[in-house]
Amino acid sequence: MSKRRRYWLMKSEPDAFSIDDLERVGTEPWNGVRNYQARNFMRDGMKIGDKVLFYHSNTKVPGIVGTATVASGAYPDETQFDRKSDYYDPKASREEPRWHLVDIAFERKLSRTIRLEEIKQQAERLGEEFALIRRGNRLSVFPVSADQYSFLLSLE
DNA sequence: GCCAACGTTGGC
DNA sequence: GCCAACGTTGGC
Repeated sequence: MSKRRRYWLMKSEPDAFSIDDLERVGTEPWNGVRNYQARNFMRDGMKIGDKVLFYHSNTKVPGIVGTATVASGAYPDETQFDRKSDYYDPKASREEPRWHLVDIAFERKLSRTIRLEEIKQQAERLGEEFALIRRGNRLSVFPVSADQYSFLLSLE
């Protein structure tokens, strides 16, 4: 198992939870992910200290707005057990939780938004398979390479 | 608000 | 196991 730090991109709708919200609270359990691929990345791939690009989706100017770090190992998402939560999952139980998450800690806000529009223009540099610009891009958590991470931040 | 893309569900 | 129906994501 490599101890090398990994890099990720995580999307959030700013109306629900923005980079400013993360700055205010400092650390946040990344709850509500209900996609198996995204869950697997959190549960199986993330390690404390990994770096995260924080992306605002479903908003006027979608793009990367800040950075964060992984602040915990994976553990069950409490909201799956809460009947009153939007994220309640009747098929999950304490004995067999379905959904796991990690805590995400604020690192910094970017001086400006690196807009999806500009990121698309860098398709050749990033690689056509880069998940953010691939057709039908819907995954909310996915890995980026160290090179993609530093390149994207260099656009700031 | 629209709608394409795509993941999930459930009948068969 | 197939696949139509349905729900959600997310850019525009």
